[in-house]
Parts: sequence; C-alpha cells; structure tokens
Amino acid sequence: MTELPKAYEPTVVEEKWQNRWMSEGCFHADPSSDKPSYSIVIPPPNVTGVLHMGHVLNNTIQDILARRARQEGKEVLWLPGTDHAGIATQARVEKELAKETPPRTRYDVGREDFVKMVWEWKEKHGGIIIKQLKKLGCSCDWDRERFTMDDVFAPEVARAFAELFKEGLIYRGRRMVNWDPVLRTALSDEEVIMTPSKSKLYTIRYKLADGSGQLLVSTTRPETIMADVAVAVNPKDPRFGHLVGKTVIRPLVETEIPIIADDHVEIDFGTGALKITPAHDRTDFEVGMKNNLEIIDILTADGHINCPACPELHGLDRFVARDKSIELIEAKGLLEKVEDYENNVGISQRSDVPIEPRLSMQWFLKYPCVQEAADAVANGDITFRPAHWAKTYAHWLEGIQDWCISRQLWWGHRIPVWYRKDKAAELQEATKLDEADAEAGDIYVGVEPPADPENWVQDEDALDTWFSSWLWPFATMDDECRAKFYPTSDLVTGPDIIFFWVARMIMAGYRFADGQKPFSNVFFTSIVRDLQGRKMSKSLGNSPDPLDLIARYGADGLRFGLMRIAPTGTDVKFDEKQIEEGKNFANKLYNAARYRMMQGTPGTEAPKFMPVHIDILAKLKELHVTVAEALSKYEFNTYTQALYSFFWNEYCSLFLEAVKNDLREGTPAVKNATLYTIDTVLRHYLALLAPIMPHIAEELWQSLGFATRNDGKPLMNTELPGTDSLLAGLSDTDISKAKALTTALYDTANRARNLKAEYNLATNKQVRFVLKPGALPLDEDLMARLALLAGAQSATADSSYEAPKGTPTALTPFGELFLPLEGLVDVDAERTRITKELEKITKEIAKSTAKLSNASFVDRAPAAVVEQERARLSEWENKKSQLEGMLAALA
RNA sequence: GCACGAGUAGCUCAGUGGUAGAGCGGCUGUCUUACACACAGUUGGUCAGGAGUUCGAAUCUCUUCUCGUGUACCA
Repeated sequence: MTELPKAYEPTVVEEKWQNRWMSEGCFHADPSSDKPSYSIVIPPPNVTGVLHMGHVLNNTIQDILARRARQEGKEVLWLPGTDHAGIATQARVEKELAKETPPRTRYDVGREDFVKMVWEWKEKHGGIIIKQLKKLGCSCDWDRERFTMDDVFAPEVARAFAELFKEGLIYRGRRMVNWDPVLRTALSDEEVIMTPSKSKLYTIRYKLADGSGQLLVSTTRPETIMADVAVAVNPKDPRFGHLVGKTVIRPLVETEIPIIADDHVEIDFGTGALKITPAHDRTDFEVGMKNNLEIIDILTADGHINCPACPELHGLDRFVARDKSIELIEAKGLLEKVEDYENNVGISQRSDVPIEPRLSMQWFLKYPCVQEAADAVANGDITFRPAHWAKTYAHWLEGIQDWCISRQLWWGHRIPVWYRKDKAAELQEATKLDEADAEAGDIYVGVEPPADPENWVQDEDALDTWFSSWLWPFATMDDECRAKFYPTSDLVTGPDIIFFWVARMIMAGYRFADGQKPFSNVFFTSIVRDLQGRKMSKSLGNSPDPLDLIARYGADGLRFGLMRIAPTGTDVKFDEKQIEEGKNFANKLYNAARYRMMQGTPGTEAPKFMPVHIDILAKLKELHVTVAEALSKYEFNTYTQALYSFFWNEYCSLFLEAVKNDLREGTPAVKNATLYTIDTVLRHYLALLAPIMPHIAEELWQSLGFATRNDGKPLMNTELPGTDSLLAGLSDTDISKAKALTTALYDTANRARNLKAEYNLATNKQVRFVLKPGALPLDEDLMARLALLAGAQSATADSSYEAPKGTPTALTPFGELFLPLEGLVDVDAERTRITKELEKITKEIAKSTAKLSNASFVDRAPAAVVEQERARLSEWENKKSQLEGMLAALA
C-alpha cells in the first residue's frame, strides 16, 4: 500500500501535467487529420494584459469545449494569440518614459524610435498572459500562437484596407469625431461611454446689437462662447419669430452674430434659444453646415483654449476656462442664472476623461456585408447564446454609422496610404479622398510600400486596433489550416464586445473569407462582478488575482468553483468561498481515489452485482446522459452541478459508505464485484470530469492505473468510454428492482440516523436497530448495509418484535424501525415526537383530500397527475394509521 | 426615453404549469480506519408587491417597484 498524503496538493501535479501534455503535443491540431474538425479562436487578450477573472471564466469554458470535443473523437484546434492593443500598449510604454529622469514623452523620442521601444517592451514584458493561460491549463495549440501585428497577420490588415478602399467603402474626410484630448486621438463611437454627470446650466444674456433688448441663452459649456457663430431659435416659436435676421453681441470676444431659425431647437427646453458653436458640438456642426456658418475652433488637441483674442482664457485648460469664462461674463453683468443640472457626458473608455467633439481629418469605413451579418443571426446561421443578445446585435446593425478607423497613434498598423510627395501638403488637406484620387495617381494604397518610396509620404495615422481584430478568425490561419478548421465552431466571449468585435468579425468573415460566416455559435459569458455587484476593476481593487487563487486553490479548484456559480445569461457575483469549494471538491476526489488505492485488485472472474452496485452503475449511466445534454446546450453550471452531486452524494456518501464492509471483510465474490464497480465508476467519472478539472482527472487516472491498461496513454488522449457495456446483461426490471431496493435502503438509513440524532446519541455511538419488516423483501445483506450506513452495531429484522413502551421508532420503506434504548426511554418525549409527526401528516392529508375532492382537478388534470396524488394520499393515510398504532402502544 | 436582463433561505445560485431545492453559513454532535478541505443531524423562504389566466402559478399574461446592462439624446 502506498503512503499518500491526506490532502491533495495541486501545485506540483498541475505543473507536471501541463508540461507533459505540451511536450507530448497533446494540444496540437493536425490539419491533415481525417477526423471531424472542431475549432475555436481565442479572443486575443491584450499583449500588455494580465489574467483577470473574466479571462478565467472565458477560457475555462473554451477549454471545456475543446477537451470534450477531443474526447468525442474530433480534431481540435484552439488557436491562441494576443492583440497589439494600440492605445493600451502605447500608453504603457509612454508611462515608462514618463518615469525617467528627466521624464520624456513619445514626441521627445520620435516616431521610429518609439515604435522600436514598444516592440522591445513587447518582446520583454508582453505575453505574460500567455504563460498565465497555460497555468490555468488551457489546451491551446501553442505552436500556432499569433499576434495581431506579426508578419503573417499584418499584411492581411493592409490587404483588407486596400480592398475596402478600392471598393469605395473606405474614404477620408473632415468630420466631427470623438476626440480624446489626453491621448490626442480620435475614437470610435463605441469607445465613448455616455455617463450621467452633475454639471451646471448657465443662462447668459446675449444683447441684441440694435440695443432693443436681449436673448437668454442656456449652455453647459460657456468656455466655448468665443466660438459661437450664431444663436438659433425654433422657426415656430412665437416668442422669437420677429428676432430672426437680427444680430446679437457675442458676450466674449464681442462681435455681432446672427439670430437664425432652425428646427433643431426645442421650444420647450431652457430659454428656447440655443448658441451655435459648430466647431465644438456635433449637432451645432450640422446646423452650421446647413446654414453656411463659419467654423471657429478655439480648442487645442490637448483640450486647452486657443483664443488669443481672449487673453484671459487663452492657454487655459478647458475646465479651468469654464469657471473663468463665467467670471468674465458675470463681471460684464451678463450672467442671468446658474442651475444644477444633470446631463450625459461622453467619457473616453480609454483615458476616462470627457471627450471633445472635434472637427478633424480622419479615415472612415462604411461597413461591408451589413445585411449578410444581420441575416446570419436573424435566420440562425449563427446562433447566439443566450439568444437575447441577437436583439441587441440587430438593433446596432440597424442604426449603424460609419466607423472612424484612424487613430493618431504610433503603435499599430500604419494606414497603408502614401501621398505623392510634391502634392502631399495639398492632399492632406483635401476635404475628401477616395478611390478617384488613387486612380489619378496622387495617392497609393497597397500592402507593400510604393516601389519608389522616396517620392511618397505615408499617412501618419494608425488603424483602430479592432480593424485588425475583426480579421482574427481567418487571418490567423494558413490555407491548409483554413481548409480544415474554418469556419470555426464556437466563439466564446463577453457581451461587452459584441459591437467592437463580434459584429465586426461577422461582417469581415462574409466580406473576406469566401462569403463564409466566421463561426457557427457565439457563447456570451457572464460578466464577473464582486459581491456588491460592481464590475471588477483595477481602480476599485476588487478583482482577485487569478494566479493567487490558483496558488491557493489550484487551477482545477478555480475552474470548477467559478463554473459552478456561473449562471447562463446573467452576471456572476464572485465569491471566493466558491473557489474554496472547488478546492475541497478536488480534495474529495483525491481522497476517494486514495481510498481505492488502499484496496487490492479485483479478481478476473465476472462480477456478481448486488443491488447497491447496480444502483450506482445506473446512476453513472444517467450521469453520462446529463453531462452530454448539458454540454451540448452549453449549460456549464448544470454540467458541474451534476458532476458534483453524483460524486459527493451518490458515490461517496451513499455508495461507498454502503460497501465499505465488502472491502474489509466481504467474501471474495462480493469484494470482487465491489472493486469492479468502484473501478468502473472512477474510470468513467474521471473521463467526464476531465474537461473541467483536467489536471486532477489525469493524475488520478494515472495513479489508479487506468492509463497502464491503455498502453500508458494519458486521459487527455483517450476517447470518452462508451456506456453500452455498463449493466450489460441486466434487464430493465432487474435494474429498477435494484434501484428501488437501494433507494429504500438509503432512505431507511437516513431515518435510523435521524432517530439517533433525535435522542442525542453521538454518531459514533454503537446502537442496535430492530426492523419489523413490511412489504419490501429484506435479506441479511441489506440489514448489514443498513447497520453500516446508520453507524450501528447491528440491525436485525424481527417480525414478532414487541417494543418496550416508549421505544423510539420511525416508519421506513422496509417497515417499522425501532431503536431500543434500555433505561433511556422517555414515554412522554416519544409521545410528543409522534404526535408532532402526526400533525404534519394530518395537514398533508387534508391538503391532498381537498385537492382530490375538487371535481375540476380530477376531471381536467392529466390522469397521471391525479393518480400520483391518490398514491400520495394513500401513502400518508397508511403512515397515519401506523403512527396512531404506535401512539396507542405507548399508552 | 427605448430595449434587454435580474429580483427564490443570512450568502452564492438551481428550479419553464403538478409536494419550493443545492452548496456555503448558522446551530448540535463526531478527529467513526479515504477525506475535520471531513462525517451525521438540524435551522432558514408570503419565490419583490399587486392583479389576471388556470382545476393548479416561483414558472404564463398584465402592472408597479428595485437593481443591472445596452442604446438614444435638449443646449
């Protein structure tokens, strides 16, 4: 017998198996295989990223799917990689520069050297998350790791750009965009989070130039008054109709500006008059264009006032200038009132500061294949789980706007557009650039730089990171790989990137990959929150470090614990207690296996099963079905719950406890059947468990010798055992009889333990039970198992037993159970106990009787339901008369 | 504003028309020879509120409230 530690130590075991699986190429996908294919591409984490709980959830699900698919005999590709994450990575390196003495910025370094620095940083510190994913046990094909800026991927990005440009879907234009004044770049609409914020609404007097009065104008942004070019009123507003065409004096940098009429102004809001500042507000810009107004830009790229005509404000930060401008206006006696006000402010998802609507030259994409993408989800070609996300998706596609794809960044895919050197200055200012300019030979768009680079100047901007990520499912694969594994099977990702990534990938798939969808199923995970329901974030410090959790609970424990509480379709509140349960479960598994290892080997003769054996094997067979169903429906919590309760409750608490004596002192035949059953259960069970707890499953598989019987093949490479051989040769009647007897046995054991507990007898107190048999057949084997389960010295059947007055009794499926307690009998207590039970039963009988005497119920409910109710009633009535008999015996 | 989720035991969650569940926690016992990361027992619920459909509702419908998410915006 091997001496094994009493507690499972995951750390060493997990690392051992991770190394062995990888060195034996267990995760490698073979495109030339003739097995059916199964593929997933990982949502590439940021190369600067570190593992957080969201990754754990997401990648555990992918790993379960991948490992299960391998067991089902599929050739599996799980393709890993990282994203260059333009803004995040650039910011990371800029932060390093700022720490230097003296601090530097990227502008001090220069573009070329800065990009070199980022690459160096990426090589040195990037990809930590890949190591972390390996620690979680992810079975990705690590030989195929891709990066969104590597040599294979980058040309695909440029090619996509060039194609879309040629098609006229990409164009450059001067437009209002979301400007991040900290990062000094444009952002897409999706990167702006509208946030309710408390601000002030200032009402200011604009004097009419002819001195005939004033117009009250409300604004939240007085610092932009210098850029006002008009005041607008609604043409239908009777209060102001006569003023249209007149002029007012702009309160700062005083000059006359016109009063115009525009539908856009709401009569009921504020004063009914709106200042028009086309350079600094999206809708004002439109009003300005419509009315041919001047555009005065008074903000710098980094959000400072650029207005020499107003020296008091010139050079100030936009928020400082806000207060200062109000001081100036008040000093002029033009401030009417200030009110508290709540409005929505666009906040940059990246830098967390309010964005500035800004007119600038940017590249835009009219999305391709929008209709195909919408149809695919609507008609079920692509399945969303949970299904309700399809609605969100459809809604976004309906109102889809052109995508601003250029970023004023240095780290990323540089826009593959070159301008003819002699015309560059002119072209860069052109209000619109498109395919016509390329045809004219003024600009060059291509994957490779132009042949005569000295005559060309490349566009300064880089592409939005998502413009590369949207190509991920196919641009990561070579032709051979694509032939076997594309379209991919499942995509597992968070609903927070449904627009950023999922929707765009679908469009890109149809446009660039032979009109094929990129994946068949999308599984949207829950979002992991803390116990207060807040999103996990670095700044709140409420996000546990998964590596720390792995160190303390094991990767298997973390995976299992998290999946067990991850509901489908709603967010998960993370509770570390749950992870501890995962660890405890691993320990339970380990000890159950250790217990098995302490027993001998079964004989070679065919096992002769007792009912308890048949019962657990039948439950094992059911578990196979439950697991298969749950996984096919992506119900991961059902899967884990089924695994948990089968093993802990059915196998350990009931079955093992019932057969322990077989192993200690059973006849060779009984011992043989028991060992055979145990081995069968463990072998099947570990295979079912392996997708979610791969390390411990593999470890126990090996130490229980299942691998040896199978040419030493790891569980990882073993197909799921079939269920046909389970209970072979037994009829359904045999099985259901055995199940009924075993259920009755466990039920009786429960009652016996209850009796002991009610009389305050310690669990280890050896007592004797006497059973007065009822309808079900009793034999010595059952009685022995009952004694064992109930923690009794003995349990005997005696049909003529006459219990002394006050002997504790209970009704069981096998008959009346007595716990004779010499000298401890308390007639009154016993009477009270039985009376209480009688009351309960009487209530149930009343309820049931009422139901059955309701004609509508009997007539309309399905016959089976009525029958069930009748059976229930008669059972209770039976019990009632027995209890009454007991009570009479006490008197 | 609109859309989509969610509200079940102290906590985290199951439960799609037929006797309200699990784990944890609490409380009582027990270091019983695989496991104290354990075992046995036990305590916890007007299923957010209201109305309706139905013989029967946690479950279906309507409505109110609370929370979350997405989306649109008027200065």
